[in-house]
Amino acid sequence: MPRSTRDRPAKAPLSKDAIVDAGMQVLREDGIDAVTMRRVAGVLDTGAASLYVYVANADELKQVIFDRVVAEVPMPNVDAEDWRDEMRTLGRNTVEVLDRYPGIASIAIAHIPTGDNAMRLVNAMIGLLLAGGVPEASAAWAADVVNLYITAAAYENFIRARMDVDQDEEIEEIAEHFRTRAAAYPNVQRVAWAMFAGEGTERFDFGLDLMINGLLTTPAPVHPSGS
Amino acid sequence: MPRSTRDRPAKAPLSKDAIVDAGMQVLREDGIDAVTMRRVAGVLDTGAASLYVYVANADELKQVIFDRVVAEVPMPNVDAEDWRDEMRTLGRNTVEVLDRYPGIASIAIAHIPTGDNAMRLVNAMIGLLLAGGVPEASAAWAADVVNLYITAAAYENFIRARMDVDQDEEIEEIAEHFRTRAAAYPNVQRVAWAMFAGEGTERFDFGLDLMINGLLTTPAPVHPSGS
DNA sequence: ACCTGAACACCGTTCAAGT
DNA sequence: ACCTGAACACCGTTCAAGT
Repeated sequence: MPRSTRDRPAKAPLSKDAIVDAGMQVLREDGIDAVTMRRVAGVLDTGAASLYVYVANADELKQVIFDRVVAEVPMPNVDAEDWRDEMRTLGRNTVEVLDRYPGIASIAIAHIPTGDNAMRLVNAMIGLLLAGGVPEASAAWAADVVNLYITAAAYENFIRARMDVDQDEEIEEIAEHFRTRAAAYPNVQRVAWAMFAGEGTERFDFGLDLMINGLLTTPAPVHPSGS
Repeated sequence: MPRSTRDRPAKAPLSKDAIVDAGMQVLREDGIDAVTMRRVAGVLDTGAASLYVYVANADELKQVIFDRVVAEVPMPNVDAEDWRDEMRTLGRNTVEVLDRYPGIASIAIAHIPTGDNAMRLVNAMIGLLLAGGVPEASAAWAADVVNLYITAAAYENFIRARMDVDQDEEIEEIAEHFRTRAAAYPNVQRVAWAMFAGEGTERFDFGLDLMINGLLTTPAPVHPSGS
């Protein structure tokens, strides 16, 4: 038998799963922007064209990868004693998982997630709201809004982390802009002490609390087909 | 004199302003994804390399364009009788402006806006909150969260609009997925009647109300340097 | 100093040709 | 049916050469 088949593992057969696995690997290593058809194909020792047998296009691949990531978010307990606390935990857990995969949140921003894992999580979130006595219409819309907030927050974490790496350039420019023009933004200046204070999770929790607490005092949206 | 200098207007000299103008034109016509260095340079009858004299890179150009767009948002009246109503108007106005420039919201998601117009708007928003009696720390964080929400909402509008154009494909797939797997998502099914109901502005207002109302009942974040 | 064309190192996607 | 290399039509950015 020829050496080549023994020296390195035989090229595994292509499959959608294998492609997604390769994509996950690239994502973990170099972030979502590195997940290109060519790069993923490279991991599998083939050319980009070969992937199109299993995946419609680059976009579909990324959406499938996103749903794989969502699978790692622990399901909330719909029968929890304190539904608001459980909502906070769910939000925090989701951001935590998204933070492990650099830039993945951008996928959820670019396409409303419809994968099975994402759907099951939304289903659980709505269940939590309904169990808490939130009206159906409010629950539907609130789930939408909260998910928008969660993904936006996770993406902002990514941006901030990337900025910390590029540091010098951008951060110094912003600081400089602030110093020289502070007089033009008196209110910003007045609250500046709080602006960049606190942990990221603290700020995230505050935003989530705004929504959860708001649910208790915001009337359910009226709707033509609602009674 | 040679004809060529009379037949078509003489090539205007390059300048940062001219480049941004050209970028705005492309943005209006074909959306932010069409705003590439090559395309913008094409409008100005030159090559992409020429732009680098006035602009550091493609990213900077897009951020400047974003700030141009923000200039169109009407400034809120900080002395308004009802600050909550003024907040709602500000939010709605911002989304309205962003909606006029396809995909521009993605820029604000990818980089926290620091342009002069964006800063003046944030300054006004914080002023509105402070005038309403919101504590400094809450105002600082709430402005952050609300802006995150505004840009995310505007970007989702863009996504939805683009989906309506591509229609057939994606929308039918999602509907099919819903039909066949509805049993797996009972809560989603239960509130589905509300999910896609209502105007986009109605949903947006609801989310904004959640935050505004939440501000009245959410304690100001405690902070080490705060008293 | 400003402008340029050509080149480099990438993209996604298609397609004819192979197995 | 599956896989492939080459090609097409794009990107952003750099750089030597011109004015």
